[in-house]
Amino acid sequence: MGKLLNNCQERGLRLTNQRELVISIIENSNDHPDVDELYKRAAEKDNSVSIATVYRTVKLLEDANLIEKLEFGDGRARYEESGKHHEHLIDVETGEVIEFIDEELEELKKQIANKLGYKLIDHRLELFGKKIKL
Amino acid sequence: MGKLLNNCQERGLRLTNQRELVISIIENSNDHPDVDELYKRAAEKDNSVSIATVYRTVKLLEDANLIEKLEFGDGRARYEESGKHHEHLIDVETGEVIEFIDEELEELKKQIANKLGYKLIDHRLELFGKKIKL
DNA sequence: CTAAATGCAAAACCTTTGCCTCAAA
DNA sequence: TTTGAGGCAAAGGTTTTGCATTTAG
Repeated sequence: MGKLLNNCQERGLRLTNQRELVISIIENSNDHPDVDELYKRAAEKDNSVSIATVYRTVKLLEDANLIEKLEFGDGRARYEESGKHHEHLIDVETGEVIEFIDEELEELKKQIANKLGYKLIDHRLELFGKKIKL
Repeated sequence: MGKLLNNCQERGLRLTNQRELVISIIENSNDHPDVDELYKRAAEKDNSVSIATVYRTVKLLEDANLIEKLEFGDGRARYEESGKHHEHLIDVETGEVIEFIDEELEELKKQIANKLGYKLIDHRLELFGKKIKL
């Protein structure tokens, strides 16, 4: 069973068909679907799912810190599982999202927060770039 | 005259009272007002300004790369003058926004983009932290 | 059974836009 | 005078919510 579903059980949340479905879609998505996209993918498998439930489910998971809200500047919230521990570079020409992880960057962010007298709780970073032609 | 106003003239845009007012508010704000806040501050000085004009003005300035849109995750766009060249750390307990600049970080972001085969065009970074009690 | 979750549609937000009027150049 | 800009209100898009109904536990 996936981590998300597991955690929902532990928290005493009801495992409804709709929740299981939405959660499994999030767990099995490698891209960064917005709510409407999650809804479409869910509705394909079970057309009784409503978009309100998708919104309620992502809010639930977000409040539980199980998923993270991403904002790529297009006015729609996107989601991905927490703890994936990677950052995003967005190709400004194609919209493609490249994931990366850089330990030096992770360390530097903590250091900066500390230097300012803060403990780093969370962060959000997006790079926007243009592909270098070879 | 401020840089923003100056640049509008150069671009042949009309310097209406409303534009001048909105621009002066942006130039003289040290925080990160959202559109509604800009509108309120403008309306205080001239109650004929409409929120549509504020939206049109920020879009104008944003398209001209004179101001930058910030998203702190609350669903409202915030703006600040471009070229201020600083990042934001948000105090998760008070909502206070601390600005900082770290050259090592700036350099690292460029390096990371390059390593991935991209030229860094833009970026967005927010740190969220809790104040360390002494 | 009972409280929690869902579906539906309405409402709430933020933002954009059409249209007519006004004013900068 | 001419064309860009503004005001107003309606429309658009995303997200939230009230309420009656269903369902997991």
